[in-house]
Amino acid sequence: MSPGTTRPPSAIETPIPPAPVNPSMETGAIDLDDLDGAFDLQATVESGQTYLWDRADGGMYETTRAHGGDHWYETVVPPIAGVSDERAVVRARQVDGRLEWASTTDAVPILTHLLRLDDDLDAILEATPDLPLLNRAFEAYEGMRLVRDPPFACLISFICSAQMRVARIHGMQTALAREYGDEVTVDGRTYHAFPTPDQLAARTEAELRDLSLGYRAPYVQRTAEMVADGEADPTAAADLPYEEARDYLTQFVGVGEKVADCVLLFSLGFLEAVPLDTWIRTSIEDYFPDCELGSYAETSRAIREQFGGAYAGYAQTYVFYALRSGTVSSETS
DNA sequence: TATCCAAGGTAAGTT
DNA sequence: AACTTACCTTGGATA
Repeated sequence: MSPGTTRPPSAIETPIPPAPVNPSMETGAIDLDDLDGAFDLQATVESGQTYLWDRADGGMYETTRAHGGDHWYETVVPPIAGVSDERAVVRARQVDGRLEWASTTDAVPILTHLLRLDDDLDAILEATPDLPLLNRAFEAYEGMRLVRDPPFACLISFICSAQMRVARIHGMQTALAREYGDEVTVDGRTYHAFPTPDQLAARTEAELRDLSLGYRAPYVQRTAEMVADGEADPTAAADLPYEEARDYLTQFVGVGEKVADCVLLFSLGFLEAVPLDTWIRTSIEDYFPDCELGSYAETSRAIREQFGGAYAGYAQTYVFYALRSGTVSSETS
């Protein structure tokens, strides 16, 4: 790997147990009728919230109005406290009202966690304000849920997201996993886990630039180093009140308020977080001009209130996806 | 074929 | 504290 650059053991990451000697997939299915509210796997995974899944046919993000497809998606999942105690390869597809899966372990708790199948989406819709923009966005992608990405991978993903298209953000995460993540071979197929903080911290800025990360390269390296050294821990933000948690995350290099909100919403379960990206800022101009209050914090508070408070992040994500894919117009007309 | 432009922003420097 | 500006790279649009 990289002689002379071994690092002290991370104070944060627990060692990942070795994979079973002869791993093989077990299979199962989740009856989606049992969920509270609808579910759409393709919309959930291809809506620009997560960049950690791959579509088996390689056609990720090809269509702008991607929803309702029956493609196989796959990802390598790190151990999740209280959910799964070893690394797992998980494949899933949605067909005939069922979520079929194949995995190196029981995938039900993992999929439930990652795809927020435990959310009561009907109740969330009920709690969302009755506004034309929100109604159209929720109708266009019925069943889209937020995700719970693994925190470190989510943090790196959204550092990479600055001034990037979704397909390229995904490509960057794929490249990081391919080049620096552990190989996991299951049933003759090789998958790549997302790199650990140690693995990324050991790279140089130049190496990361060679992966086309551009000016994000030093951000990724230095943030990985901060996590690996125990200087800060993204999961620690989960215990703080929302705005303090956002401030906490901005101490990472390359993380401003917008990226911090993305990590809070798409990984740490702060469903009230509303990342103020270019699309949402456009919708604020067109629909909620009174919410434009100058500072990020003030504008955020105002739009969060318009979007219904506790579940405002759900509304944000539907609006983001709908605007980006051209399903609804940003103009009021 | 060459040039231009914008993509889920952030950090650093000025006023 | 609010306001500029530079920053890597690349796919797609325009000339």
